[in-house]
Amino acid sequence: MDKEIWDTTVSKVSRHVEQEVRLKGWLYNKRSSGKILFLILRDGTGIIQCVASKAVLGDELFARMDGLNQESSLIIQGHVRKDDRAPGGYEVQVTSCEIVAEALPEYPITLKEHGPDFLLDHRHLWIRTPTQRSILAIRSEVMRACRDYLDSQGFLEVSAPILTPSACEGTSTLFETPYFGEKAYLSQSGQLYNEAAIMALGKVYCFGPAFRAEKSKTRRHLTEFWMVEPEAAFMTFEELLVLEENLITYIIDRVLDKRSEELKTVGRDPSDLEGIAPPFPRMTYSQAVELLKKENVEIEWGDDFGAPHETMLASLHRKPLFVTHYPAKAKAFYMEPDPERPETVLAADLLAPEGYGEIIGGSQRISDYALLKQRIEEHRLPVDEYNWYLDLRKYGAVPHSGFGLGIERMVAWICHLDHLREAVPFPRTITRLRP
RNA sequence: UCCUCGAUAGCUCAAUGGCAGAGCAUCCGGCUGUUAACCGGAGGGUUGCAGGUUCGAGUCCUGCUCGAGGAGCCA
Repeated sequence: MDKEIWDTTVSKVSRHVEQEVRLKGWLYNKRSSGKILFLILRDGTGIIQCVASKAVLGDELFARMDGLNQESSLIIQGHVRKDDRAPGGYEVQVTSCEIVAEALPEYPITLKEHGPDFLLDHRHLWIRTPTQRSILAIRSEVMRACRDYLDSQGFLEVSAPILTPSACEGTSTLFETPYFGEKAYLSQSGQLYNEAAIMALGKVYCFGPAFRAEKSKTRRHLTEFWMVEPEAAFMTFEELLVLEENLITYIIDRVLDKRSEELKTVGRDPSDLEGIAPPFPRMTYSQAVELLKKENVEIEWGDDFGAPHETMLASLHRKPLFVTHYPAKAKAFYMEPDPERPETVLAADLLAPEGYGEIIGGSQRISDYALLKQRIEEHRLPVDEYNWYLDLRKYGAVPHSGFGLGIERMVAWICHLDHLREAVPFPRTITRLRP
């Protein structure tokens, strides 16, 4: 009787020890020894060593496999064995092999080192490597965790528009695009639309790309990045911070649970992330300034923090750090003043450890019509474009809060990346629009 | 926009102002347990571009282009 053949994936191969399996994938590397051949196959779920011998396969098929180029696509059938000599502990003794498509020689991404510019020019191929695949798998897990957690807390996902009529904030540079005779801009945030949506749905979040035309040339900036932005009616500032702590903790726990293999592949020791749990340390802006002055860092009350300030403050803790109660002048127009000290606002930035900077910016929002209108005017924003936003304060205003979590910065921190551009499949920076 | 650094083989990098090199990749050959396999051989160059100094420039000088990461900026 014929043996049963299991169609499976590399990630599930350990369930099929001493069984016959069929794997579909690409040739990642190959080591040849004349009459025995080691084929390293990757299939999107992992990589595994396949052993081909001339005695089993015959001269003709063996020679064809021996001549395969890196990245050729294959369907390999074989017998799974546990073997300590194999990387990963399991290998497949090949019984037959279908060559789906032979790759051309001189695949650009070799197993040796490459420079960042070369790799980014070949990003469409670079993502096939184990490290990049793992980062993207972790990114997917982070995004799914955001949705799962917020859904479990009763939030509804609302899609905010990408094409918007004006600069929401008025301060940062936006990408402009023609729009049937007028100008439209790519969204830098869905927050204002979220504030409308919570008055209909209570608790919402939007999840999408955000765009900034700033000429930032640092490892912490992209021109196109992804944010999840929760917003909730009746949520106070204190409740906001608790939500942020819980979301971050949930994401970390999820990645530790589901993607520990990928964490190891990207070189992050999972134990670095264990113990990230509420409560997170907190510090007011004023306390932070005092602390920086004590360390002889040049800063005056009222100045916004730069990257070195953030890095120094965040390096005091293993957990992310809340910095709260910023001066109103240094922050966005819609933030609610602190009733006890109205020159400051009920805003909090969450700074990731290890120099990854601000992963969350959030605040309670102004709910008073007159004050909000005054702030819009003070910031010299076009009031007409904000009439709909002001309407929200006319018809049943409530205290409400929200925040934005930067997905790439979160992924970069979790994966211990040295640049945000590896945290997104196809990064967009000031100097890179392709591939 | 500013500061700093960089550009040499497909890739990663060497080369006191004096013959343009290595490893990997590619091609050919060898090897039955390899681990970024190894061993032998071959091909592969407008040294980013344009000028200048010099007997002689990859190397020194000037300008430009492109890139890097830091500042500024940044929900």
